[in-house]
Formats: sequence, structure tokens, C-alpha cells
Amino acid sequence: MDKTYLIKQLKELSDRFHLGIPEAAIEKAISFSRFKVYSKGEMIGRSGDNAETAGIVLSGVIRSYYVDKDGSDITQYFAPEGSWCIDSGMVGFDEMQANWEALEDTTVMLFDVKDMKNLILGDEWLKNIWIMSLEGGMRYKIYRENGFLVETATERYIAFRKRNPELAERVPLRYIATYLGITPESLSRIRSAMRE
Amino acid sequence: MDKTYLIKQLKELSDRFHLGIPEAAIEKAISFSRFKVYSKGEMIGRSGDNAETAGIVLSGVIRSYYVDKDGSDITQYFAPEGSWCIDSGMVGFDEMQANWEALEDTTVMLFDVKDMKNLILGDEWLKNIWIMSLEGGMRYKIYRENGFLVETATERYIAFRKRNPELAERVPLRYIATYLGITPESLSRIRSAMRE
DNA sequence: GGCGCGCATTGATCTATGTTAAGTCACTGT
DNA sequence: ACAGTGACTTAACATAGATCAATGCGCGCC
Repeated sequence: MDKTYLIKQLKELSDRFHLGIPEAAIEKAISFSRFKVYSKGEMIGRSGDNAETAGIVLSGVIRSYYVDKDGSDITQYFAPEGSWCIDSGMVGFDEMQANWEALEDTTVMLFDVKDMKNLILGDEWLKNIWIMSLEGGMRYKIYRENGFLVETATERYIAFRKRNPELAERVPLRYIATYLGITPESLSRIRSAMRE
Repeated sequence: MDKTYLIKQLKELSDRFHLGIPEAAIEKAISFSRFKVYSKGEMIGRSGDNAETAGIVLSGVIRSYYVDKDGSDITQYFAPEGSWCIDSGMVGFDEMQANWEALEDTTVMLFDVKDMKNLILGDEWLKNIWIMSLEGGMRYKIYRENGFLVETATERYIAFRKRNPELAERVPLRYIATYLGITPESLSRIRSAMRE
């Protein structure tokens, strides 16, 4: 894969999210990473897999999902460009917690958690960025927890569209439904009720 | 308040959770902190309050809760000894996200988020501990999110008791109910069904 | 240009949980 | 001892959302 192009793409992501990642760090990360293109529908990782590998989405969207006891799948998270993916190991899990599937043709930067953690923890600036990323993750999970505790499904749907206007267009409704903790049928009814 | 005693108590917490916090850092933290005893039922903070103050529970238990549109309160979290509390500011919120109430007579160490963040971010070791704490927070929130997505209320209750045997005895059932996302009546039914 | 196939929708029915209300029991203060 | 209060339970009924089944519909494919 073209290294100059990758550096450019990573720098763009860094800029887009105002991360200010030093170019040297980007090159270092590239040096221990593999880059892989997944086509729509392909699996990036599975629940229970060893979590020593993690990744960052460079283009496309990945969905993570659980499979419940009846075998139906339930969306946990959507990871568009710039997001971490198959990242259980990054927060200290030994095993992948969910399944990860490409919803579009997707390019992913893959690396050993160990290498990425060494890079991050060995650099003051990156460590601060990692802290910001974790704090942002906590804010997001608190927001989501609040939704399950105090909001109705309809409110969660409205909030989701407001917060992710782009994703709401980009991913199939049935995945949004299970992400909101309801069935596709229920979401369909909510949408039809909203039309009036 | 007796400083030697506080240092001892904080060191015990540090040991209990294998944090290895340097004694100098503990003394520094104490120097910019206030210590306050809340009696059972007292409020430590309210949703919407400025989040520039945060705290750590030294003894007792605090409960954080939301108030929904009908005015009923819904438990978000239980913070026993060693936990952060009124900590929205620590993860970057401007405003307190929830209400915080002492469930027992409780001693809390209170400080400015700014001071604590300066201390943490200025010390390599503390920064690593903060990262560990955030990663642990993410694992906890992922576990909880998974519960809402794939488990029934009964399963969440069983898991809660398994994970927090001590808290399950220590806090009123009605708070456990809303923490699980159900009403006290529903929990009562679940418990009665489990008795058979 | 029709055919097959996901996906979304709709309808009928079912179920877990919410709501309202009342009952029991333990504890508290007088 | 007793009234008052708070915590949990129980019961009857209501409802959001699930489940099951059928239909519609857009789109790629031959």
C-alpha cells in the first residue's frame, strides 16, 4: 500500500479531529501496522477472539454487534472513519467483546495493541491524546447509558439522528434499531408514527 | 480533620486497588482538597451544577441518579469507598450529569477538577493510573451497555448481585431496581419468581 | 423487463414491565 | 404500647415493545 498516501490520510484524520498527532508518531505507527481492505459484509473480528490486535478505520464503516441467546444480532456501535475498531484490547480486555463487520468497503489500519500502547505510553503528547480519547469514550457511554435509563425508544431514535445525521443515512435501519435496543419492526412503527 | 489519618486512609485505598500512588502525590492532593462528612440522605451535588469540583469517596456509599420527566428518580451508579464521585468534570463535562446523594454517612475528599488534573497530568506515574482508571471505566460501561442490549432484567439482577455482592446487601432494593432499568415493583416480582 | 431477494413496513397477537393501589412488616420516636 | 413512616411486596390492569406472519418494494441480475 502507498505509504505517502497513508500518511496523508492519517494526518487528515488527525486534523479533522484536532488531535495534533506528531508526524513522527504517525510514521512510527505505520511502521508496525498492516493495512487491510475489507469488502462490504466481511468480518474484521469475532467475539471471543484474542484481543491483542486492534485497529483504526481509515475509510468506510464498521459495525460491532453482539449475538444474543436466540441468535439474533444486536448492534453495539458504529465505527466510521477515524474511529477505533476491534479495540477491546485497547481498554484492557483479553478477548474481543463483540463481532465486527464491514458495512461498506472499508480500509482498516491494524496493529498489535502492545505496539500501539508502547507508542502511546512512551510519548507524552500521545498519552494526552489517549486520555482525551478515553474521556470522550466515557462521555459517550454515559450519554448512552442515560438513554437506556431515562429515555423511550422514540427519544433515543430522535437523539441518534440528531447526533449522527450522517450515519443515520448511511447504515441500514435494522442496525439502527438494535443499536437503540429495539427490533426493526418497532423502529418502523416509531418512524411511521413520527411521520404524522 | 486529622491529616495523618487521611494520609493513612488514602494509602489504604491506594493499596487496596493496587494503584501504587506515591505518598508525595497523596500529600499534594490532600493539600488542595477539602474533606467533608455527609450524613445519610444529604446531597453532594446536583445535575446541572458546575462540574469544576469532583471528589473521591473515602467511606460510605454515594448514589448518583437521574430524574426523569415524570419526576421519578433513576439510579445511575453506586459509588462506595475508593470511587470517584461528582466526577463529570473529570471526564470533560462542564455540568454535573446526575444528582449525587449519600446513602450512608459518608466522607468525601473534594477538590477542584483543575487542581487534580494538573496533579495527574504533571506526573507520569499518576497519568498512567488515570489511564488505567479510565480504561476500567470503559470496561465497566461496556459491560453495562451489553446488559441493556442483550440481557433481561432478571439476568441483569443476577449479574449485579454476582458482581457486587457487598453492595447488593448494603443499598435499598428500590435503588438497585432503577439501576437495572426497572421499577421496584418489577424487581420485587423478579425476586419472588427467583425464590421458586 | 421480469425475477429473486433483502429490507422495510404493516397487522395481529403476546409478554415483560409499568402503573396504580393497597397490604404487610420493621423500625422510630413519643 | 402505639401511631407514624419507610421499605418491600402483591395484585389488577395498562402499555411499550416483541414476536410472528404477511405484504410491499426497490434493486441488482440474468
